[in-house]
Amino acid sequence: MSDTEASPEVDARTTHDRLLDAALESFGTKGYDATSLDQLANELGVRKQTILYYHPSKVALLDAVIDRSATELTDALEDAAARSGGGFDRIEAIVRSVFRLAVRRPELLGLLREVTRLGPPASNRILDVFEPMIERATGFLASEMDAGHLRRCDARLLLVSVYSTIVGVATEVEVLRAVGIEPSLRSAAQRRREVIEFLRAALVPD
Amino acid sequence: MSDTEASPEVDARTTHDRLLDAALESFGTKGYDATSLDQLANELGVRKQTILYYHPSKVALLDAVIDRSATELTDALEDAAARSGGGFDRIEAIVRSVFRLAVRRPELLGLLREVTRLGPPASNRILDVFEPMIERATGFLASEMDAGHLRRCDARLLLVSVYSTIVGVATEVEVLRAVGIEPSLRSAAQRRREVIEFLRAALVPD
DNA sequence: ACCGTCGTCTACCAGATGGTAGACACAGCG
DNA sequence: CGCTGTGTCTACCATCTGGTAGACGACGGT
Repeated sequence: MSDTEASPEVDARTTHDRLLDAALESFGTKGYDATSLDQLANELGVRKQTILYYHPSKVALLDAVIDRSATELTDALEDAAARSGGGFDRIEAIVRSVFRLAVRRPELLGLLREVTRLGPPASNRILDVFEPMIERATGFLASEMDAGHLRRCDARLLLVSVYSTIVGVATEVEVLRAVGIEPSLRSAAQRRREVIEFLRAALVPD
Repeated sequence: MSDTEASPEVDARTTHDRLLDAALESFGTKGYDATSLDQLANELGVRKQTILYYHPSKVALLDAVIDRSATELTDALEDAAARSGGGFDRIEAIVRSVFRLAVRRPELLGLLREVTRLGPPASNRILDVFEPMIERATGFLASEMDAGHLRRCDARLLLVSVYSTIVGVATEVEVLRAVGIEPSLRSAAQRRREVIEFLRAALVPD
């Protein structure tokens, strides 16, 4: 706990953190299968065995990356939710925070996609962290419907719809290219605005 | 063209078609990287070299699968659009046909996802086939907005939003599991209904 | 009867992949 | 000084990967 005790740990964590960052980057953009330990090691200027020293296998590394990213994601979303008001205002705050992530940490959302694609056991791992937040989100939606702030419908399905819409518009680069939109900061801001209006129209009654 | 000329072609096409089906299935569900030619060959009861006889490389096989699937997808959607009326009715028809695909040919939508994930050159290949349809879709949306049948907004971004929502709700099995929905025919029908209402609220003015 | 083509096969191969075993340097500590 | 633990390395390895070379049988046309 003292400084002299901590300093070797700091050195260790520096390398280890670089590894986790690089792994997140690669898993989140190229995908798990398309990432090899050798290539990851090269990027770090290190041998593959150094990776396997910290994490005994490739899936163990993936698990570690998932755990780290899951808490970062939930923290960002919980934070946005906490700062926001009620009703549609909170949904707008969530959308904004997802777009901020899409611009600043695209690998995080990429990893989320990749993990849902891989299915169990990876998806179960991220689900464990997300579940409480999902629970609270559906609760929030349901109570806002009761209060008449949101159009009434199945809260769980609404959550999936909103998730798909936001994450899709924020991250699906190739689909954007398909309709002739080159990703940029300006286009991201416009997409954010449009998706918020889209959701407002879909969700707010009257 | 005669029967005697056609029958050997029929034999040939039977094997070749089985290959394309198996490749589509595997690329669309497990992903391109996670699919190996050996394993594909085993499923077919055939040696890897037979695959490479029909398609000289793995990417060539992917290209062939993409081409075949792209036309099947566009055919299904164009057909749904052609049978439908105007305004939101057409959008509803599209949603229904996507859900029908999600139930009956989930690999097709899975491949679509996989291809947009892989990026160019694969995504360009599918884009070539989709582009005219995308062009007509944005034109349709724009003209329906002009006619006052749809809420006014950026047509291209609207298309991306709708695409993300539909395909997400129709295919993201793990996300559905996350909110406690086990995929089934009945749940698919409910999801379809809810997503249609969601889109109707978002798109139809007044 | 012969030839060419088509589909499939066996036999290989070079390279990459995830992973094991073990040596070496270096630090803190008794 | 020597012991011990930590981080990194070299050296290997079995397996799998996409891909090449070439043989073999079946079959239709001439």
